Amino acid sequence: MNTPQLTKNQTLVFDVLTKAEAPLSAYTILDKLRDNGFRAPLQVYRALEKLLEYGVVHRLESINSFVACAHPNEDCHNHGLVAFAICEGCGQVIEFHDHEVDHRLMDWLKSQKFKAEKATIEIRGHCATCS
Amino acid sequence: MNTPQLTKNQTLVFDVLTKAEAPLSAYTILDKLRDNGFRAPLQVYRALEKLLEYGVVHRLESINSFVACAHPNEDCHNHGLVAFAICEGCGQVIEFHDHEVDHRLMDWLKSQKFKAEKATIEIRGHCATCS
DNA sequence: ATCAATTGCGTAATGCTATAACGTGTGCGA
DNA sequence: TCGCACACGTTATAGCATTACGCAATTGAT
Ligand SMILES: [Zn+2]
Ligand SMILES: [Zn+2]
Ligand SMILES: [Zn+2]
Ligand SMILES: [Zn+2]
Repeated sequence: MNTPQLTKNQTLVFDVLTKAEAPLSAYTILDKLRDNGFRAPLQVYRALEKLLEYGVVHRLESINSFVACAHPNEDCHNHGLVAFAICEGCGQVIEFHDHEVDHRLMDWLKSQKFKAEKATIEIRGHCATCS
Repeated sequence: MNTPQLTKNQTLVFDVLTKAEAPLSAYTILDKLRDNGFRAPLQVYRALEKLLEYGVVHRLESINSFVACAHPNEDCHNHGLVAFAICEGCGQVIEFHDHEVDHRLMDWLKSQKFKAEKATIEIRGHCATCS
């Protein structure tokens, strides 16, 4: 997905996520943007919807939060899975790709004639610092 | 995790999930158990908490739903990851394990000195029938 | 048998996450 | 100019999960 010029709201949300040290929930983003005129959840969710579509933001399903893509310039997202290691101590997220895992999963799905459209790989635990 | 004798509520919730053809949300389970005396979400969530602990039920994070374990007698859960292919057409879920994927992911995490505690692998798409 | 600790249960209230529905304004091509 | 697509603002509502409080049953010493 090519990334067009972001709108005002999309830019605000994206900037908040980019500056954050950990994933943020939609409502946390809302709070951080109240001074910028945000008043309702939908303003955040609409911006997030586009940012997710453009691939510059990821949603972490297991913690209902959002994070800026750590590899915005790589093309891995176009043909590979993305995995996340989420530290429950400090909240930090490591985003990574592994083609071996990809292929292995995809092969298995293919053997079941299952057509994959969206994948979630999230590992929760503790990072080196927080162990 | 060894599975002790289930309590009345746990049994009711487990039976509902076992009979279901697709994952169920907590509130759907609640509705199905109103005739059995269930009145509040907490009755469901408390039962689910235990069932998850015993490993006889899995939570699907990407769809906020719960499903009975498809391989309750295998010991894969003790040392391996579980993955789910979720059909967005019929709702059916295929639960599977792949040690190759396991090891690959675990090796990567180890290289980052990340201590994994819980993993989520969920692929959404369409099953053979619904494609 | 008694007491204390644990566990499960019932109910009400609350909080967090996400979407539906409706209307406005703006830009742009037919 | 008209029609359409799109972003935006606001209110209300839907859906998911937990906190808090109290009671009852169970267990396991003493
Ligand atoms: Zn990314
Ligand atoms: Zn950490
Ligand atoms: Zn299982
Ligand atoms: Zn299907």
